[in-house]
Amino acid sequence: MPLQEDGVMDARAISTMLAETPLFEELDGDARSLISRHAREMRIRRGQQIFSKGEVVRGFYFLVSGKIKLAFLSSRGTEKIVDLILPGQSFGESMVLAGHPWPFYAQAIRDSRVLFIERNLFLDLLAEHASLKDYLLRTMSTKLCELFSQMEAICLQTSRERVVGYLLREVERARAQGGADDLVELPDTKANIASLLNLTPETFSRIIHTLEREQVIALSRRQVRILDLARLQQGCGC
Amino acid sequence: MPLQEDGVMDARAISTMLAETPLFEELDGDARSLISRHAREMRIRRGQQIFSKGEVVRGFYFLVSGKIKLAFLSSRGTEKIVDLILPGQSFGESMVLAGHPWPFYAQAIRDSRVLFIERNLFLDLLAEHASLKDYLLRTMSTKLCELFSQMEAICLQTSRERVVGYLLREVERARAQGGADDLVELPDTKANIASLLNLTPETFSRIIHTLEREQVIALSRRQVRILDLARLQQGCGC
DNA sequence: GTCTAATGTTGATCGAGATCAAGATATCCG
DNA sequence: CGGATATCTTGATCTCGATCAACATTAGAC
Repeated sequence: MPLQEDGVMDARAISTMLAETPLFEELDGDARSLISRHAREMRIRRGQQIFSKGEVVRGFYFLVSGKIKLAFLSSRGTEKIVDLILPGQSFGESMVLAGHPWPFYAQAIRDSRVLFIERNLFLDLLAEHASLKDYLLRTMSTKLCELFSQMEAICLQTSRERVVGYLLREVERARAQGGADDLVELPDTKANIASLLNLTPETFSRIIHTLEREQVIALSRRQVRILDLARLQQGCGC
Repeated sequence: MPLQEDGVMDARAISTMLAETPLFEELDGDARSLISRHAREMRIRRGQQIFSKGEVVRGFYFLVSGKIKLAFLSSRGTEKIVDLILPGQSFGESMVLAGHPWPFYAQAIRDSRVLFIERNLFLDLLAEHASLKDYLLRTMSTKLCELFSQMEAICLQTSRERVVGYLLREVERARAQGGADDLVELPDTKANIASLLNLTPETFSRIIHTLEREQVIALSRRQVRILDLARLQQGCGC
């Protein structure tokens, strides 16, 4: 089912969509229809916040369409994006379990539609569906490993190494998903990719243009073509 | 039971110790005795590595006595410590679940004794003890939140803010555990605390001595006395 | 106690990446 | 299409924390 841009979704439509996403396909049809009847559908305008850092976690979210960023702010007003959420992804399950307040805020980068699943509904489902726990254990432990890698990159790599590392991971992901093996499409603005890598837009721009001048990549808008994978891997520093 | 420094532990002694640690107290006596009979006891000399980054995860560890650091190395040979493990703590459970190779290496900072619990034993126990899954979900989600906070600190705070934040958290922890409310004992060398905060030893030293000159704290070896909590909190930047 | 190795401190200098500033492109919308 | 706004690029400069170097203090071994 293509994600609709407009129109009200009925419970059936929601249920069908859920059946296609990893988090919920563990459940049986009854459980999914329970979620779809209780999930609240929300429309979020570009720029609008969904929740603030420090707020009580009342449930978690599933993104139907649009784009969301998870980020924190420094005391000086600068922002660091921790994750970009794309349609079909959910976020906040682990914070429901931890019982801590939100460690970041969430803001819509594009007009978005999300499903909100309440804490208690989720906990009830979890109690009844052991396979859901297994799924969560797997995804959370994977997320933990990813965070360690990010930490390593930010603490020990130079800005160039982080950019190169990012491109290599993206091209690997594209290949795994059956796309072209030398083409990377940046999932958002360059400024936001820069923030993900803990760089300023200026530094990110300089680095990718240096790589272009070195004929390692070719740029066209948000498309990055890998011209010399071997040389890119050398420049990675790993 | 006080942790022994020497002598061989029999299965009973191991079992008793396990009963007192959060991870294992969820289990019944049978399961604990199963672990204690199958866990391998290892002695690690100060400086010796337990596993390397990138190695296959064959199981996880429980520290009986000594001290362990989890860390990664940059291509230039500098090190970043991600966690200090103290007696009674376990590490690596989530990597067993994720199925990824170790994202960091582990090295003994002091002569240490650890229990090694094999992957398959752990997975079997997990399959039979639902409460263990709940415990893991809780600790992993908490760990995830902590990592987000660390990321925030490293990306958005100045070196001074990180040191102050560390001291405030430690004094809070001491208070929660019923210790003095103005005394912090650094859990390891200053160089290693610096690395945890992603600082060089030199920078860490300069900052704590500045705080001392400002009469906010008093230093004596690894003991830090908080002289002016209010002023410390202001200097935190949060 | 003394000798040695590990740990910590302090000063001088350096450099990667941030910040500031100005334009250049691209995108959106009537 | 043209005008407005968002995004991106490029150059000049600055700054925080790293690095290098020398010395001081502490802990451990004998």
